[in-house]
Amino acid sequence: MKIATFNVNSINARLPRILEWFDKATPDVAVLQEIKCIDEKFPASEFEDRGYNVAVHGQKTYNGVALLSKFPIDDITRGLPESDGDEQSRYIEALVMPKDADPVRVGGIYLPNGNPAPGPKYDYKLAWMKRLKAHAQKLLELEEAFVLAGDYNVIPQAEDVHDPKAWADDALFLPQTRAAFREILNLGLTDGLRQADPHGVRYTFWDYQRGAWEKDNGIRIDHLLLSPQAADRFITAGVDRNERSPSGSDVKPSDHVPVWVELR
DNA sequence: ATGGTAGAAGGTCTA
Repeated sequence: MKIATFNVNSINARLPRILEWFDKATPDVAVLQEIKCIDEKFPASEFEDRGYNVAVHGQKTYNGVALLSKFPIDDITRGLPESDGDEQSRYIEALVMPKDADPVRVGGIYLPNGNPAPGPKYDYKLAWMKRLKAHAQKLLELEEAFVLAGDYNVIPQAEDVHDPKAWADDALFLPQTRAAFREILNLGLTDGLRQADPHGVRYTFWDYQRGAWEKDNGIRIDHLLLSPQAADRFITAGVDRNERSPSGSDVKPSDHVPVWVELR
């Protein structure tokens, strides 16, 4: 089964080319970030027409996440259970039940950007990461296959950024951010893309500004983290880099591209 | 040091 994550930077501004990608890539499960709309404005029927079950955790103007699955879903959770008071829509989770394989729990993550750092936004980011770690710990105790996929807003290593020096003071690359990410990873999770391509340059985001795409000034911040039971079922992973280029759909691309993993 | 781009909302913030 193919599980994808895609920060779409507004679902409605980009719907034709997002649907084009769905028709081409045909993920079994997809988590979307920055849908930038309330639940009622999410174009659910477009996805239902394509055979997806739809779960949305929307928000006006900012953030907003969704989970789409060709297989039945259950146990839908909106927001991290560990962060009751959080008003920002940044997490959605569901148990995905394929017909011919064991279930996989999928969490869709839109981790706070955290800039400028230091400051209250950075504190919020670190607190959010702490809650995500606690949640991952809880899920690990269940000893089941799960994938935590999304826009982590974390550049894990120097090889994941075109110019590490230029990003040294950025909330996405600060040592404290990377340490918090490692803490989650070191609970025993597997970075899906790194598993497929241990040392490759695999950017997933290019800024709209300064011709970042044309110069390939990218960063790798969209990740799929696999539980041990999911890692056992790992086949391959990839980045749909072509989605960053203009396409026939006449609509501008997101600044992120889809990243996906295939499990048995 | 600044402003460069994009989106939603709406006369500004977030990324």
